[in-house]
Amino acid sequence: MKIATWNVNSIKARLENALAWLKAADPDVVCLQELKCEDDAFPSLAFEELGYNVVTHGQKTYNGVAILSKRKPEDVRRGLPGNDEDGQARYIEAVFSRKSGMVRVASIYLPNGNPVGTEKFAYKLRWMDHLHAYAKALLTLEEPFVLAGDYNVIPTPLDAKNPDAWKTDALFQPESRARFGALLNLGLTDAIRQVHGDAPGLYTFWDYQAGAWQRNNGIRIDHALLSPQAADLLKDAWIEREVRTQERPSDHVPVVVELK
DNA sequence: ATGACATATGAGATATGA
Repeated sequence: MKIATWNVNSIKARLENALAWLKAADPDVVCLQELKCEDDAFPSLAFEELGYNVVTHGQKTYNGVAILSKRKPEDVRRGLPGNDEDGQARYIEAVFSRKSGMVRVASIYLPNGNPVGTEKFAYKLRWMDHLHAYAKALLTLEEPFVLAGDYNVIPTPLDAKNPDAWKTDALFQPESRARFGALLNLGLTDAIRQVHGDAPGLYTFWDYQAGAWQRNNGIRIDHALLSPQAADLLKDAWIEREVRTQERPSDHVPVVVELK
């Protein structure tokens, strides 16, 4: 079972890219972020024609998350549980039943948080605290789950080509990194690091500006975190780097985890 | 370089991203 996460930076602008990648990669579940459209405007039909079910949690202009899946989504939750006052569409979750058992999948678009020292950064940290509390609650169920999405966190210097350039950025602040680390300390597994160890050069985002892609000036900010029961099912995890060579690409590429 | 690109909104310039 292949579960992917991809920040598409507008689903309408990226529709052809997304359809092409789905046909080539054939994932079972796809967590999308930054739809930048309301639910009614999401191009569901195009994905349904490829055999996917579609659930969305969108809003006008900004944010927005979705889950595409070959299996029927069950128990769909929109909005991060316990964070009900959040007016921004950044979380959707669904459960999938398989012969070998269920798996819960969440599509997460964590706040960027820039500039540091503003309410935006405080909002990011609060959002991460809510996510921590919810992950802790989910863990008590002792079920396989995958929290996949754009975390907007560079976990370690190994996850950036030029870590010094991100020193003042919200994505690389000690407070952001500590909260990401706290998720791992709960017992969650970073699927890419589990499979690839401390390998350098594993990036999921390259800025559109200043030839970042051509210079491979990337960062790893899109992550799939697995519960212990999901980690036991982990077969492989990889980054779909070549998607960045598409015409009019997203600035992010998909991350895929394959479970038994 | 409070920039470079890209996108949405809406019809020019601004907000947001990372």
